[in-house]
Amino acid sequence: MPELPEVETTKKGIAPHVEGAIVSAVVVRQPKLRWPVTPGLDSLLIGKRLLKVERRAKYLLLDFGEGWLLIHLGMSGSLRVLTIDTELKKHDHIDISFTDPEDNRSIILRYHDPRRFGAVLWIPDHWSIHPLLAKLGPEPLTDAFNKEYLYNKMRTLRTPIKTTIMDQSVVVGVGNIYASESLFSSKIHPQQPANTLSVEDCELLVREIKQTLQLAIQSGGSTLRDYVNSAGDTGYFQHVFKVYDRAGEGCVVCSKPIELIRLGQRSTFFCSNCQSLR
DNA sequence: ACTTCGTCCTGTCCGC
DNA sequence: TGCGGACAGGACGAAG
Repeated sequence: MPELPEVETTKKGIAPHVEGAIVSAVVVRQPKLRWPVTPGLDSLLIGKRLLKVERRAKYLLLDFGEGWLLIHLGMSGSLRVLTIDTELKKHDHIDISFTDPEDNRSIILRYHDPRRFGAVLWIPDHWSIHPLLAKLGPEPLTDAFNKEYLYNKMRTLRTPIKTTIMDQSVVVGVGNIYASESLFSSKIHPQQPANTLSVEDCELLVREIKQTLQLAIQSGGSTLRDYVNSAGDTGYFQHVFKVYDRAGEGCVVCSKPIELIRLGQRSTFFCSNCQSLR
């Protein structure tokens, strides 16, 4: 999916267009996503004003005052802002039409998701107590994600560090791409057991996760196949991957071929010279 | 309590 | 050119 940088890029792209606008129509063409799209979404949303677009982990949360619309992009989802009539493409599952009361302009927020691993759900209570969001770890770009937190959290975990930082109850937003990239920058082997990392290791890893995610956000995220931002453009961070999707190619630091292993059924890229197991 | 694994989908790519 | 299988950004929930 879209990992944190792609979701954040989407949030920044849609917010100026939809905040303050009022829902005028909702069309659900394909309700079968990861969970069924909340039935009666049209009557729930029409007439309501969207106050704010928020992000928690990889979830987008559209604040309608009397509830939130939760949107998850799954593996292949994207949201686009359309200001002119645009031909429907395959897998364009949901349209939410808005009218801006200030200038009377209308736009469409269009949800597209070929693999349908995403979710669009109405949450009547505050999202923080929703089962999907209640157990999430800290946001990586806040001070709550720091070396002391990570060290204490991981001291009992024997899972490989790469699997661990992808665990959304440890820290949110880090997916398969940014896990490999952050570990390379930290010179930590992806199979290193989480509970064997020192406080110094944790300090370095925290810094590199923050740095990697920030750089990716500045690059508009990464596009492997499906991801596009709210204007339909691809990201750019894939052009500066140091290890992800580079199996067999030379390490940017030492030229040794990048290795590919599977951890928790996910492809994992690293340099066995720069990232030695301890 | 922790950790691993199967699963939900469609599309693409690779080897035969 | 066609076909089967593996794999792709996630993460829940069952099984071990």
